[in-house]
Amino acid sequence: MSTLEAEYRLDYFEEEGFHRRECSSCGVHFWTRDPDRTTCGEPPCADYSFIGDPGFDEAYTLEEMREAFLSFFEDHDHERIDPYPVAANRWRDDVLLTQASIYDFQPLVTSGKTPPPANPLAVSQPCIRMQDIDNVGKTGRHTMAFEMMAHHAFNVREDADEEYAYEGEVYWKDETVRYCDEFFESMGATLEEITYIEDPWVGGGNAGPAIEVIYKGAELATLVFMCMEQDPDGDYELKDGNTYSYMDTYIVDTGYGLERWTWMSQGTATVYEAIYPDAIEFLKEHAGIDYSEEEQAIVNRAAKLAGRLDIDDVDDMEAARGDIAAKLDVDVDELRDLLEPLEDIYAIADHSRTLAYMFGDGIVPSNVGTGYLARMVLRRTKRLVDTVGVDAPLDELVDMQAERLGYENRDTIRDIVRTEERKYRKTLDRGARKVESIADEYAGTGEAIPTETLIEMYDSHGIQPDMVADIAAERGATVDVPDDFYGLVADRHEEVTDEETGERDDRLADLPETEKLYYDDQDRLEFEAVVLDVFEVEADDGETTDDDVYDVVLDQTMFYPEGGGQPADHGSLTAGETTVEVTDVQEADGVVLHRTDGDPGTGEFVRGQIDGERRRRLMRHHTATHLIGHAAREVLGDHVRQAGAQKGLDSSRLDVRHYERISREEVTAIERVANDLVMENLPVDQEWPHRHEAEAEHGFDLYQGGIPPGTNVRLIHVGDADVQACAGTHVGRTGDIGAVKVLKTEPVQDGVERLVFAAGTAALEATQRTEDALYDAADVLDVDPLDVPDTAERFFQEWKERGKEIDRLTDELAAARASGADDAEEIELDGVTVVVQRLDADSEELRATANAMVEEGTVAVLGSGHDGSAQFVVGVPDDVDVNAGEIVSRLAQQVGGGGGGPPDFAQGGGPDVDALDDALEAAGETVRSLRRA
RNA sequence: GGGCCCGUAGCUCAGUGGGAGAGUGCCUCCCUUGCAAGGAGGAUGCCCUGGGUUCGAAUCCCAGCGGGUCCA
Repeated sequence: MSTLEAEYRLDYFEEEGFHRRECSSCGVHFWTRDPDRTTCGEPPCADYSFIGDPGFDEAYTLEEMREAFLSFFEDHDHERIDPYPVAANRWRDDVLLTQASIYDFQPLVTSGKTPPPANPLAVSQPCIRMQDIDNVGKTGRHTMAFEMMAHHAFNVREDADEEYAYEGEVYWKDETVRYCDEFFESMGATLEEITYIEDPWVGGGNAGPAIEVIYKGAELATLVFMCMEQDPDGDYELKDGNTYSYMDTYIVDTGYGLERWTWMSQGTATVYEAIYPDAIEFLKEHAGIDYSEEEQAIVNRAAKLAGRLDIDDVDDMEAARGDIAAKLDVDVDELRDLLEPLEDIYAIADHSRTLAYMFGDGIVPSNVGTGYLARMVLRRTKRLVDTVGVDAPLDELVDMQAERLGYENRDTIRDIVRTEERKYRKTLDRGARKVESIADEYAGTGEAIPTETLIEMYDSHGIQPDMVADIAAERGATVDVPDDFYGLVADRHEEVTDEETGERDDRLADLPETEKLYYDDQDRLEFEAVVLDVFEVEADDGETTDDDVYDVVLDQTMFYPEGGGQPADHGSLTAGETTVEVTDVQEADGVVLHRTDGDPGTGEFVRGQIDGERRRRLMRHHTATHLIGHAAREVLGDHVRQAGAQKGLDSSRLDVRHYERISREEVTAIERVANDLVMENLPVDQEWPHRHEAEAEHGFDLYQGGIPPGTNVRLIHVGDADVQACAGTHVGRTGDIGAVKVLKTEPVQDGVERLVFAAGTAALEATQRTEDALYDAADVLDVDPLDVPDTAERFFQEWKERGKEIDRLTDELAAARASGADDAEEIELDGVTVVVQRLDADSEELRATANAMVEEGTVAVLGSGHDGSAQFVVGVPDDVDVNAGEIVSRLAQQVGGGGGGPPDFAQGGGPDVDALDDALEAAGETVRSLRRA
């Protein structure tokens, strides 16, 4: 095993006269120009030395610093590229948010499958790190949203066996450190004060040597040399305990924190004041914070010491604050009162910026994915705004940041913020009412509200325990919040992960990729091919089935395999006299598998025939999906983005991100836009441009259905209206679709709406189906179809009226029966009259009659053989000492059932109707015996 | 994607297997004409939908629809 120590012995360090030292305080190794230096310079081994004493020649704003960095690297042969969205899940499914510039290029570029947009390149990439959320505002240096300025170079070893999308070495470690040094120099930094700390980097299965660059107590850059991958047989054991070996590709991955650099140039008390001074001013003003000079001086001195703060939990913070207060010789409470409102304001500014990035890049609040993270940030921000008492609406705060960041969809952003705030308000109101009633319940008891209830309030209703505590205190109830509260919540979510592994046949790997003919001419339905191999398919349980099932591999095919939400083509393969049916088509590693009901024979020539009607329906639906997506975007807003899609024969569906339900008016508008495009009969063209040209011209919105690998991407243009990267089959002109009809919308999850629609024949059929239903309904009501709604309304009203009428009549009938029972058996029992009567009516009527009899002071024992079962109702006046429940229970036993109820009114019954009369006959005796007992 | 909670009067909700309730709002009347006033009476319900269990379901079970919330 070996360490990476040799990796840091750079020629550049040698040439420049650097010294390698071990930090006397923390023991790390670092490189410096200063021969007398003993510590690494990074907190906690040193304090900030730039607060009030900027480390660069000039003060830069955020924008100026970004420009300085990018133009420096442009001047040094790097190409400047546009930043990627903060929603990294738009091009990779392993993460939600962009947390570093290298995320832009994972996994396709770093693995060498896809060329980088430029090489070398420089970018200033907006990033969001949720894990820093608790530190924001408090440490003076953490922000959740930040820009990582970076220069990257993508290299491939000369002796690499495999082919990669880029080749050779652009530059590696020496040049990287030199660039860093030179950039520092261009800023006017004192080079002797810079330390380069050796800090091997490991993450996400990759690793490599890395250098932390420290200047005046602040970490300003990290230079990562990604060149290794996890490998059980690797020779290098790194700090995560795994072994690694070198890869064919090796990549310069640098990160220069834009905010830190800006801060360094200004030397303000905190980073926040350097990067958005206007927002901080605005917030202070609207929160009524106005400190005297002495107070401000304390704040500034505390800030200088705060570099040591790196809060993992509240205890850390309290301890650190105590230290700082002691050093400044002020009271801890006084210091806290000064700092806390400021900390909240810093956090609000940062969170607003985070939200601006998120919503600006099209994230929609939701209960899943990035949308959930956005919701959490928004709610946290809202709470902070309320706590510190900022008298400006949240959407304005976010808008300020969105404007500064140059987003164009600011109206939508404000709309989203307001909508989301309204939802949160409702949740809080709902929760508050719930907590109030719970608090009232426990207020008198002296018991604390149990932890279990707290957990449920949070987990199911989103109410923070401290909010429960507040409300409970108002109402005189107590709450005991356990320290590990969120741990207990997590326990509730312990998940059972079931994983499945699929095995691929090795034979597949040896087959060449199938040539795909369906892109050449999407209207052709016949082709010829050679059978390369035939696999006999076993049933899922491993047994061979009675039916013959085969997967046929051809050298080329016209059959479209299932993919991109488009189902497979069906059809047939004919070899001589034999014809086999193709019922499914799948693609595996470029090899197309035709699922058939027969073996055409390996090596045979076959003629393939596609089921044309099926193909045409799918093509219409696929092109229609693009039209619907385009129309939805036009009608609902630019934030609308595809969240999933599935094409079908009779209908298709498109899931789009949107923050509220789609109204009926919006649906008709979408239909109109889509059908206008159909009527314009626009050409639908495909092209295969280089991905960088495609991205440069159309941006990331190309990739509605995910990002495809490869150097070239297939684009589908619908006239000049819409363009998307897409692998599916499409009609030649929009007119071929015929018509598009939205069948319904439904919410898939919060923030995602599903549009179900039909195209062409299917649209007609769907319309006819709903029309048929309407006509049938009209037929039943015997009215004109257009009158159905009014008539249904009238009928429903009348039906309800009649229900009430029946109730009234039942009562009347019951009263009449009670006063003049004709065939009733009356028993006198100690001055109380007991009426036993069979009347075959439903239980409603039985109850009413019993009630009426009770009103008259008699005990009512009623039986019924209505509806194929025996039923009893027994009513007893208040002053009579007989238990109705017991009577019913005994009667019901005799008809094979059961029953019960309160002592004065009980019901029951059983299936044996034949025994009803006998039971009633014996009822008198039963009552008598119960009364005696 | 997964877990959990909730669908009952216009609104807010109680009701945990047997006669659909409260508060508020609404209508009528009375008393007062002091500020979300008091008193009396009244009207309001496919108890989300569909299946199942049961003699009997607002209530239990399953599915669906709708809303909410937490987690990755």
